[in-house]
Amino acid sequence: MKIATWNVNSLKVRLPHVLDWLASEQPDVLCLQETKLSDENFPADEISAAGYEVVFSGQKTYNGVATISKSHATDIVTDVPGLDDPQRRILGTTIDGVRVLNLYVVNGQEVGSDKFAHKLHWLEMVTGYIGTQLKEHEHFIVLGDFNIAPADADVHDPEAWHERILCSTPERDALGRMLELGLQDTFRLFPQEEKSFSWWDYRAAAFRRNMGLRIDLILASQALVARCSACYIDKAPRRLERPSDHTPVVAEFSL
DNA sequence: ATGGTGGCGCGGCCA
Repeated sequence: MKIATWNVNSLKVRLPHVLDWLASEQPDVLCLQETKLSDENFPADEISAAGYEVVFSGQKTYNGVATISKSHATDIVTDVPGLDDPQRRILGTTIDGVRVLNLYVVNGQEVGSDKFAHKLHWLEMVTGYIGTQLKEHEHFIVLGDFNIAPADADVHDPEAWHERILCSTPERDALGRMLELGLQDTFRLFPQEEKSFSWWDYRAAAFRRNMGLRIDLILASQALVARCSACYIDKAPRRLERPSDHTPVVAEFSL
């Protein structure tokens, strides 16, 4: 199984990139974040025409997640039990026997802000849900835009980003508690180039200067870690005209 | 410290 995550920052704008990427890379599963589309405007026909199924949970203007797959997705979940959240940020599916949780984690804006407190609460609630799901599903993947760089190795300039949003200790600790449930960051199962990132700010020519962060992650349960054969970042879509500020992260499992 | 860019949608908000 080849599975990927990509924050597209508007699926309306990025649909051509997504269709091209599906055609060239042929993933079994592609999880999107920041579709920024209400469900009635979702381009389901175009994705079907590409030979894929798709489920989605969207809203106008902000947020929105979608899971594209070659096989049929079942047991769709769009909300965390006990978390009343109008923002469409989570999509659970089961595909080819794998439970797939597609996340668009709250950004948090600034350390210490109300949005930051909301981010930590949201992560705590999602982590609780993952704990129960892990007990039910041996083959479990949590992937998406985590809006957290796990360690300084995932930051182009750790000093400049020290205790800033996306890199702060409370955020990293929250991710740590999720991992402690029995998940691993598949990217770090393999040797990787130094300064490997998945997001670069649109401003200040950040991509050209490789001033990025690795905030898009694919976490896998132990049974899947044992079957994980690769995890890599595909920078090609970030080089296209009018790109997303994120680029796809891909993991492969022998299943 | 600010601003730099992009998407949405038409003034700001969000990232």
